[in-house]
Amino acid sequence: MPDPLITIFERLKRHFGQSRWWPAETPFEVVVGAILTQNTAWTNVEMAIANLKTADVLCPRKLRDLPRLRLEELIKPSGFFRQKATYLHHFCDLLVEQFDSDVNRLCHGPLDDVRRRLLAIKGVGAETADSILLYAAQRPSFVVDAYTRRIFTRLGLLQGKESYETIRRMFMAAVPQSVALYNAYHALIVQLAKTFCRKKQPQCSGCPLLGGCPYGQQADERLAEGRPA
DNA sequence: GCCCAGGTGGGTA
DNA sequence: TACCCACATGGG
Repeated sequence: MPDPLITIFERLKRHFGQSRWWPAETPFEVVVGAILTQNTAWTNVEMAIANLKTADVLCPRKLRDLPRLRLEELIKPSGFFRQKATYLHHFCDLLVEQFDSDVNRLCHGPLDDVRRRLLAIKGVGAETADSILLYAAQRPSFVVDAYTRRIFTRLGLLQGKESYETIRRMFMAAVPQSVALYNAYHALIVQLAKTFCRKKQPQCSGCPLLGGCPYGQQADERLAEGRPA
């Protein structure tokens, strides 16, 4: 009997197709995106990143040397811009001074050690650290986000109050440790969430997990009775 | 006008 | 450890 987390992954893959992803051109851009997207819609992050590219400052040294107010101005669309400007400046300082501006150098070494190193950076919490590890450094660290928590709570596989670390351990215990698998799984979760599992979108007809999800079952019943889902 | 969006850090009990 | 709160913009 396969683990339900594997079954769900297979169903998502069958429905959406294989997906590997993070919308960024360089490891450093992944880092910037990971910080800017904290509690923020990705569309807002895109505007901020476009501003940084237009200003030609999307590299560690240039970003570090950018005046504080100028950086705030450029990333304003992504929200929490004062806080995020602090985080970005702090990260760039560290990267330039201690790791030769190289994200891969920062992420070199035993996974748990590197993860602790990232978590010690102000502005880098668990999800940001795992996003950097997986999508920038190609290290097998599972990313848990709000989507993951919501979907798997609705499926009844989470109670909803588990800690980030508990959920991450659950996935890493069930899914073979592989960058490709973790990348694809998180990408599929995001795809599913954006399509069928928004916060105020409980009736998810057409969802590939219909049947496993209580909201999906409600939709199923409505459809069976000839009512709109 | 209101709700929501791929969190994090600091404070308090 | 477990809550609370501030942080801010843009789109539906």
